[in-house]
Amino acid sequence: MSGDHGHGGSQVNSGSKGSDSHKHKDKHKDKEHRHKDHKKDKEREKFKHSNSEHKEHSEKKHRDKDKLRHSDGSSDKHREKHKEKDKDKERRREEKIKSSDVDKPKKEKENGYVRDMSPAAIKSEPEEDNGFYPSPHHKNAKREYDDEEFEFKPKKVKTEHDKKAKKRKHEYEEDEEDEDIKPKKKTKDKKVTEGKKAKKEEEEKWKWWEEERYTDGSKWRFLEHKGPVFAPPYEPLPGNVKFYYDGKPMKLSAPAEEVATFFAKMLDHEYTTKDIFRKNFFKDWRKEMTSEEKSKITDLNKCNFSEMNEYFKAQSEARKQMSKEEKQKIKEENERLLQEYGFCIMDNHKERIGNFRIEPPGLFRGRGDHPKMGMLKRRIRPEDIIINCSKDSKQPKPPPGTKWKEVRHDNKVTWLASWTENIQGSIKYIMLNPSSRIKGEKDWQKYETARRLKKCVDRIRNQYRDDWKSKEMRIRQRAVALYFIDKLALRAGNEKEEGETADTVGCCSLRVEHIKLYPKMDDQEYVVEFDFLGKDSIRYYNKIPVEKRVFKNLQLFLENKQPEDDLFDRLNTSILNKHLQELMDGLTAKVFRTYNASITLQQQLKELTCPDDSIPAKILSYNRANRAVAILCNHQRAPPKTFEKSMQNLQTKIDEKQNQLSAARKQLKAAKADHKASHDEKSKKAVEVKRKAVQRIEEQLMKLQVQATDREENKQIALGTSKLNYLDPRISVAWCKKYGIPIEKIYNKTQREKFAWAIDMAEKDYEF
DNA sequence: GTATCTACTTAGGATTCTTTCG
DNA sequence: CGAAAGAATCCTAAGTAGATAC
Repeated sequence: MSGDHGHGGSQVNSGSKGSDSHKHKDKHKDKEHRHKDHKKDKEREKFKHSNSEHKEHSEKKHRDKDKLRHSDGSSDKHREKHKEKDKDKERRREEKIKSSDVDKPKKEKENGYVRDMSPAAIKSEPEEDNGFYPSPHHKNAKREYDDEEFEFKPKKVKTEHDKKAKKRKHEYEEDEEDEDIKPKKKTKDKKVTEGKKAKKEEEEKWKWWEEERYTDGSKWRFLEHKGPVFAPPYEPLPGNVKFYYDGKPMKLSAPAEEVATFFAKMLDHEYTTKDIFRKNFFKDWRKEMTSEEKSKITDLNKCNFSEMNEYFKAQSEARKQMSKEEKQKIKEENERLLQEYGFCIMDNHKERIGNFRIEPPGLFRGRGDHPKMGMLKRRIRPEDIIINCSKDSKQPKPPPGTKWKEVRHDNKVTWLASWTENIQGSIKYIMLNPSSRIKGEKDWQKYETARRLKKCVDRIRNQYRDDWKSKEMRIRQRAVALYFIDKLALRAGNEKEEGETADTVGCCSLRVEHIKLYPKMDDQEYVVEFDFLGKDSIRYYNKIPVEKRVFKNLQLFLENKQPEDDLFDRLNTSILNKHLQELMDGLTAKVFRTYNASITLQQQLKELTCPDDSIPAKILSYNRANRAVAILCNHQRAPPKTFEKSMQNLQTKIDEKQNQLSAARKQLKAAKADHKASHDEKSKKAVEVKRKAVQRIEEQLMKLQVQATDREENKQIALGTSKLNYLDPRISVAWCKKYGIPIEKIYNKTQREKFAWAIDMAEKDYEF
């Protein structure tokens, strides 16, 4: 064990933050390090849904200056308290678990199982509104899964013997399966001798979506796994690879050397030129040094890692050059690891784990202007890991000579293992793959919630428009914020701890400096210009005309404020979500993003798809619809490094094609002249042939040009995120069915696995 | 009401694998 | 066939949001 000294057990808050006692809402930061460098500057058109115009009325102003600000000099977070707190926490958790009915015998039917309908699970009475969904989720009852109740097919409780009704598949799902199942098979023929009531059950394809869901808030009955895979131990550098300090070679102790290699590996990365990164790295590196090293190495600028850097480059080059057999071997080893650790058994089914490897140690790479970039991410040991599994499972064994931090049996959560990370002190989890039942159900549910929003969005929109006129400042702020969230698909914008993360915002945390108001701009009135860094420090830039009333409200909110003050000083996400919850059961700010994304896709597909188009043309339309959503959601990417070049290549092809074309045209002309002169059949034919050639080349050229446009449009837009997280897959599936597009043209294998439920259940007439 | 903790979704970039091109 | 381009997958950071503590 090389890398990790000293950080003992209770790392809940050990080290790091010194920021503790200015927690109040006041935001006086030095503007200094506030996103100077917006890396992405392209303006983007926005998609708006049409809002019916409301008449303007004269505006009565409300003044509300007394903000919520105050300082409280919070003293309650002293470290001494932590131990007690921890104990307390533990006690509470234990109680919680106990009270859950994990162990209640009643639901375990010795052979297969039936999901429980415990008292807590009994559905509550249907509710007002459209009467469409049954249960308001009672505050104290766990959220139940019954949202989508009425959308579901009749449920059957399947036991796993139930050999699936494969036959019910629709044609192209069949296709899909054919080509899909093979790769799968190979990972499949392991016998699962699950300890439980299991049997071989190589579930051909388990249709969890046809089964009952838990309604008592529990996530599983049985859970067994082998624990995580740890990062390989540090391998010291060979003796001939040296580190130089101040020009002289210096042998480092193993711990110091390991951390040095983290830096050395990143030498080519821009990170290592950043001051904060270097500062943080150096500070943490010194912690790993022996006292001797510490006294010698005092200046990072005198450190020369280039030999180490060369070594690693050579290594990766060598890896590439390995022979087929060697590569094969590595592949097999990985496969073995995957088979052993990559799956778990949850409720009688073998499910793929999403991330069964523990994150290796390294240097923290925050995004944007992250104050902690370069800090050392320490090595995670078994002693840091909490294992979660069911009591009656075979517990995972820690590596020889080690212990888990804890083994618990909490079926109210979905994770298999967790640890506390040392940079932010947050908890990391090992969870299942998106194709798993537990993720899939949740995903499905998400879209059902969004569909419920569709049914009442008009009402909600009317309401917030009304609220723009409220006497109460907080209501107006809430209403304007909600308008932005709805219209612009902004994120909610939770507060963040200052100085702990990059300075980014969402709707509720927008500051005065992030918007500009233009009563008139060109031919438009009441234009708001947004310019801020959102999640992942991606810039959001947009100019958008808003309704007069919104504009007036914004002016009001801005009065007497400094640039660094909150725009919505009377609002936060918790207030907003509480309000939304009252408007619709299960409604939160993020549902608007899902809803607007999905509805936009559906509507764009309707608009853009020409039934007579060829398949590639239809797919182009699909991508355009997808792109509309990505633009709405501001999903950007850095233009690929090779972008310019690949564009050039394409352009070259286009040029060639153009030359071909003019050549062909010339020939056509010549042929025509020839024909005119001779008027014979032969020359007439020649003309036709040439004409055809020209036409064909024109088409090819067109295609290339479309491709170029498409690629250019996609330069800094990422389609994947919306496809994976915001677009109800049933819309895409239905579209494919309707137009006879093979589903693989839209979803790759992984995506098909994730969306198996949608592929199985959506028909061509599916409406979001 | 506010701060903190926890669990889980969403996100872009890095890395690896596969296909295409010369 | 090898390199380059492109697609898929991996990785893990950075959000949201609910629960709980204070």
